[in-house]
Amino acid sequence: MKENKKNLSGKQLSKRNAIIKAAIDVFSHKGFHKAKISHIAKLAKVADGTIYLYFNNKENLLVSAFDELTENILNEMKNTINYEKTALDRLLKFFDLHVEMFTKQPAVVRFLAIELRQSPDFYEQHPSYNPLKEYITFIEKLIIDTITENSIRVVDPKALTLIIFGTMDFLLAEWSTKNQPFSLVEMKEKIVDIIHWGIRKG
Amino acid sequence: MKENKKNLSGKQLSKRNAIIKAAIDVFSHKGFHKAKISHIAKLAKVADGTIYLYFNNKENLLVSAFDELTENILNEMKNTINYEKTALDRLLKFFDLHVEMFTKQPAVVRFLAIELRQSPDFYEQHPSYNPLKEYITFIEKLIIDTITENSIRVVDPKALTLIIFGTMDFLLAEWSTKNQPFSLVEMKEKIVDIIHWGIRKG
Amino acid sequence: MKENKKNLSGKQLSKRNAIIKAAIDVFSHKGFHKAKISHIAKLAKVADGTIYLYFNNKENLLVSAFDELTENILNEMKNTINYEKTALDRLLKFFDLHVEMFTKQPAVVRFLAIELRQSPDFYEQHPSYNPLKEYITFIEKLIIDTITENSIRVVDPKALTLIIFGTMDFLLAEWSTKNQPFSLVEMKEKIVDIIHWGIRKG
Amino acid sequence: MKENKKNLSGKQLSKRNAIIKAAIDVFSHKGFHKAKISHIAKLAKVADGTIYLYFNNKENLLVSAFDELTENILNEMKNTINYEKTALDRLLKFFDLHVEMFTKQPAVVRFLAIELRQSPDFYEQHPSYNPLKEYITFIEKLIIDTITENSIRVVDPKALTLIIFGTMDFLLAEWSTKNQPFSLVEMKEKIVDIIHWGIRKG
DNA sequence: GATGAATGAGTTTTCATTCAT
DNA sequence: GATGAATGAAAACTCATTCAT
Repeated sequence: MKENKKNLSGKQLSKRNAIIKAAIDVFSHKGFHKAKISHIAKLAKVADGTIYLYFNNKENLLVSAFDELTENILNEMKNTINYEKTALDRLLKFFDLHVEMFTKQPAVVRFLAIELRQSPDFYEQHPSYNPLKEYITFIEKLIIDTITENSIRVVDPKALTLIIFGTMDFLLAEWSTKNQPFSLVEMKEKIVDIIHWGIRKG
Repeated sequence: MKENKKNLSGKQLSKRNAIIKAAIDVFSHKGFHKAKISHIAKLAKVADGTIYLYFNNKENLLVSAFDELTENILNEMKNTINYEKTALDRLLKFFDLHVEMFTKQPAVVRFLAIELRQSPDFYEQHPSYNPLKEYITFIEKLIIDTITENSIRVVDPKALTLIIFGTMDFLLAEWSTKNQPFSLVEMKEKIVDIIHWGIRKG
Repeated sequence: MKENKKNLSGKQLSKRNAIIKAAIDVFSHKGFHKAKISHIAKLAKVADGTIYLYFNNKENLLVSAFDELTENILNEMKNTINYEKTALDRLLKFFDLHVEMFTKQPAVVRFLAIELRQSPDFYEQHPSYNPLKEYITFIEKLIIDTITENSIRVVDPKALTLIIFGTMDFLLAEWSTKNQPFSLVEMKEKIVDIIHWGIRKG
Repeated sequence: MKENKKNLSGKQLSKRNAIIKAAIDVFSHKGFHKAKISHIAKLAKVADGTIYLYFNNKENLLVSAFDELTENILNEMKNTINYEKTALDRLLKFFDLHVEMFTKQPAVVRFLAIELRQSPDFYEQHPSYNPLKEYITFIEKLIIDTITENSIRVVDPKALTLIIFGTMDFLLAEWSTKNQPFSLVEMKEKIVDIIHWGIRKG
C-alpha cells in the first residue's frame, strides 16, 4: 500500500490526498524539521497513526508530497501552454503560468522554495532524489524548440534554463519571504523583458 | 558580551572565530536542524558550553555566522573590484568573483544556499533577519552605477538584481548538489553573455 | 464465546486451531512482546480482527495457546507411556518422549522455554496462570508410582521432579539456543544415567 | 565512555552503578519490555538522558547489567569456595552459595531467571551474547576437578553441569514465581542428596 | 573564563484493539 | 461471522542548554 497508490480505493485515495495536502501546508509554513506529524494529522482530520498506513515515515511523506505536487503542476502547465502556437509563446506563457500559479497558492511556492534546499547530506544519501528534474527538463525542451523554430538566437539551452529557473525561483522566494515587497506581475514583466532582449534574434 | 564582539581579547577573538568557522562547516554539511552543537564544539576544539559564552543559542550562532561571512566576502569583493575602471567592468568582475570565490570554498556556497531559505515561521520570529541584504543591496548599487555611466540600457535595477543573484545562486546550487555536472566557468560565461546581451545598449 | 470453545462449529474450530498454531509459531520465534498480532493473523490466514472473535486479547491468546499445547502434548504422552509395564519404565519413557517430541517440533520447545518465564508482575496480574502445572503434576505422580512400586529408593517426589524437569528444560534450551552443540540423544542418556543412579535402590 | 567504564571518575562510577542497580531492580520485576527507562532513571535518581551517557540503549543496559552481575557473583563465589579443601567440597559449597546468595537477593534471582530467556531472535542477532557462559564453564571446571581428585565416579562433565545448573535454575524460578511454596534450603538438600548419590563412587 | 556532565522537554513511530462495512 | 482500515496511547531516545567545578 505504501509503495503504490494505484491499489487504493476511492475513500482511501481521498484520505491520502488529504494527508498530502495537509503535509504541504504544514511543511511549507514550518519547514521539514519543525513540522509535527501530529499537526499534519490534525489538519488532515486523521489519527497520527493513519499517516503511517500511507507513508513509511516523515521523510517519505515529504518526498511523496513534493513529487505529486510538481507532477500535478507540470501537467496542468503542459495542458495550458499547448494552446500557444509558437514555441516562443509557449516559453513566455510558461513563465507567466509559473508566477500566476504560485501567486494563487502561496503555500505551494513556500514549500517548493524552502524544501527544495535540503542539506547536502540529504542529497548524498538520496542520490536519485531530484524533485525538480522533470520541471527543469521541460523548460530546457521548450528552449530547444524555441531555438529550433528560429524565434530566438542560438544560445546554450542549459545556460538559459539556469537563468530562467534561477530567476523565477529567487523572485518568488524574495516575494514570499519578504512579504510581497513589490508587484509580482510587474517585476516579472521587467525580468522577461531583460531576458527576452538577451535572447532575441540579432 | 554576547551581543558585542568588540570587548574580546585576542585569544577570545580567535576562539570566537574558530567557532564561527566550525559552525559554517557543519551547518553547510548538515543544514541547521541536523547540525549538532557538540559537533561544532568538537571541530572548534572548545567545550560545548564555551559556545554559549559567545553566542546566545544555536539560532544566534547561525545568524552571526551568516552575517560575518557575507560581510567578509563582501569586503573582499569590494576591494578587488575597485581596481576596475568602469561600473560595467565592476559588475562583470563581481559576477566572476562570486563564482570564483565559491569554487574555492564549497562549504560556503552550500551554507549560503541552505541558510538563505528558512521557513516563514523563522522569518516571523526573526523580523530583523535579512540575510544577504547587504550583498544584494551592493549588487543593486553596482547596477545603478552602470546605468548611470550609460554602459547599459535603462532597466529596473531590482529586476536585474533578481536575475543576477537568482541565476548565480541556482547555478552554484545545481553545480554543487549535482556533483559538478558541467564546467562552472564555461557555463558562467554563457550566462553572462545572455544577460549582458539583454542589457546592452540598443 | 471467547471463554468457551465448545460452542464452535467445525469451521470455526479449525480457524481457532489455525490461530493457535500460528501463535505458537510466532511467539516461539519472537517472544511475547515482539510478536505482532498482525503477523499471527497473516500466518493463520485470517484478518487481524478475527483473532479477537476467539480470544480476548494478546495475553489471553498466549495463555490459551500454552494451555492447549501442554494439554495435547500431555495426552499424547500419557497414551504412549501406557504401553510400558512398570512405573519406572513409564518414567524413563516419559523422559525419552519429552526429548523426542521437542526434537521434532523445535518451535514448541522454544515456546515453552520462553513463555515459562514471565515477569513477577505478570504472575501477579494472572494469579491463575500456572503453566506446566499439569505437566509437572504428572511427572510427580509418575515418580510417586515408581517409588510405590519399589523400583527406586524413597526420595522426595518434588525434589526429583525439579531435577528432572529443570534438567530437561535447560538441556533443550542449551541445545536449541546454542545451535545443537552436542548430540541431544547421547547427552540425554548420560543425564538419565546419572539421575537414575542417584535414585536407584541402594 | 560507553565502551569502557575504566575511564570514569569516582563520581561517575557511582552514578553508573546506581543505574545498573536500578536497572536490575526494574528489569527483574517488570521484565525487559515492560521496564521503562524513566522508571529506572527515577530509581537511580538521575535524569532519563543521563542513562544514555553511560549506555547506548536499553538493550545495552540490560546486557551490561547482566554481565556485571554474573561477573560479581562469580568472583565472590570463587573467593568463598577457595576455603574448601577438596574439589568435591568446593562443588557442594558452590551449590549452597548459589542458593544462599539468591535467597538474599530475590531481585537478582528473578532477573537471572527471567531475562536469561530472551527470544530466539535475540540470540540469532547477538550470537556472541552468552551471559551465563563463564558461570557454566566454572561449574564444569569444578566437576572436572572433582572427577580428577577421584571423589566421584567418572561421568560426562557437560551432562552433570546441565543437571546441576538446570536444576538450580528451575528450583529458584519455581520458588520465586510461585511465592516460596516450599523451604528452599530443605529442598536444596534433598536435591543435592539425589544428585550426589547419582555420582558417588560405586 | 572554560569545561563537559547532567538535564528533561519534545516527537516519531509502533501496534494492540476497535468497529463500520 | 469476518474483515482490515483506523485509532491513539505510550515510550525510547536526542540534543540544546545549564551550571557546578
